[in-house]
Amino acid sequence: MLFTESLKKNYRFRYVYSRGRSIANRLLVMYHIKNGTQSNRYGISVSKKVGNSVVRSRITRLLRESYRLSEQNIKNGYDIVVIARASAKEASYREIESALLHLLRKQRLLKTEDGEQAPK
RNA sequence: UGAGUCGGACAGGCAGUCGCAGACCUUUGGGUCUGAGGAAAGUCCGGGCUUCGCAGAGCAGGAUGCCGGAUAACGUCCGGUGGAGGCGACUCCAAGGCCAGUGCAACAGAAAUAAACCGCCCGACAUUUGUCGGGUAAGGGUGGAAAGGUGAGGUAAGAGCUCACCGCCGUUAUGGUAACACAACGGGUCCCUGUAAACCCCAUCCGAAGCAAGUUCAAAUCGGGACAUUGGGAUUGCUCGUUCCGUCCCGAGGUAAAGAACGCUAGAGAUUAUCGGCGACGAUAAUACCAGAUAGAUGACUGUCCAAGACAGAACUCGGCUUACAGUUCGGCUCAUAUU
RNA sequence: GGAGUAGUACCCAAGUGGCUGAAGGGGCUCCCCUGCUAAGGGAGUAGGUCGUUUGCGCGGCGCGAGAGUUCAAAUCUCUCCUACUCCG
Repeated sequence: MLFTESLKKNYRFRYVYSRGRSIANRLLVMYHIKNGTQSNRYGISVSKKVGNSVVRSRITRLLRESYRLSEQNIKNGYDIVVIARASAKEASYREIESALLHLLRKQRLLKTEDGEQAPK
């Protein structure tokens, strides 16, 4: 991914959970917080309650793909953690993508089309 | 043709665009190749590998359990024996020993390893019914289980009391590596229920822990106090033996440790062929190198074909077992029916 | 990834082969006490499902699920499922 690295350490996850803002819809829960850098860090969490390892890795891939394809439109400088809920088990790629974009839009993390331009 | 049984194979394919991991090449733009499973799962067994106090002893503990073989090893597999089921092909069986010892067997039942409740028969008394004494274990009843079964003789009634056959036990002969099979002879004190997934006995095997094992990489030092020849050492229990280390607390200093690399994938391996073996399997030769991540790589979209895609994701590794699974397909064999 | 522990009624749980109608406590229902409640005291119900019965009741199954050993299993053996704990 061009502007983003993945969020890896458990203590970073816990920091985002405790200090960040959260929002949820039917499929996903999202936490985000400013990280003080120029790039984003993106973390995915899928609990064992969602399904077996095939289901979990499939959801992980769908979330990563959705983020990758809309990365140019996301504001920089944030740590973002996305948690899959149990209802994401049967969701298709379209549903996952629209759910992710919906949450990003509600938190005003998307760049507006008319105003500021994406820094290259 | 129908029904069945056993064994094997496959596990969506193709094209385009965008993307992921590793290796190699690179003109640093990128390019080429490779990239999950039959169960990768459960972690139920057994090996390799690593470390430790293994590679010392004893006890305890655990596992396996018809016989022979295969194997690195196994609780697995193959071939046989015995038993159970099926017309059959075939399938299933923790299948050593309660004739070594000990324990347990509730309730019911007269009695549970030792007998006589109802019966049956004989005798005495009484004689309508019955009472007492003795014999008996065929019948009834209880129970999971009541001192072998069927038939005949025998008897007061009965009884292995006697006989025939079957079963059981013992000895011997024959076949087989063996489990065992089969035959002959003898045995009626044929002396004895079940349970060993009860303790136990017998035979064989087992050191323990696990890649979060472990190895390497920086500065790795100083001060104070306390305890002391006893104490400690991840590694199922106890005793002995052997071996190593002083231990604990507080403070300073310092770090990359909320690390990095190795272990980490070339192997008791895979494919093909030939040979040996009934088979599990073994031997030889040739061919190619075929995932290796470290928050964890295989996905998304579009088109198209069909049988419309199940269960499901490597985490050191290998051999098994068990469990889950849409379907498609191939082959062997059995039975029934029809035709020849 | 690896190692281990547990599962019994709504909850906490005892029970380690046989008279268990599954002990006991909490809870729940009713009564007493009080002007009313809480606390306290007493009694009762125990939960599910199937069959039968107008009903009371009786019988079968049921101790996470399924097989097996045994005359007999919550208990012994095996295979699964679920929950929880530990590791550097």
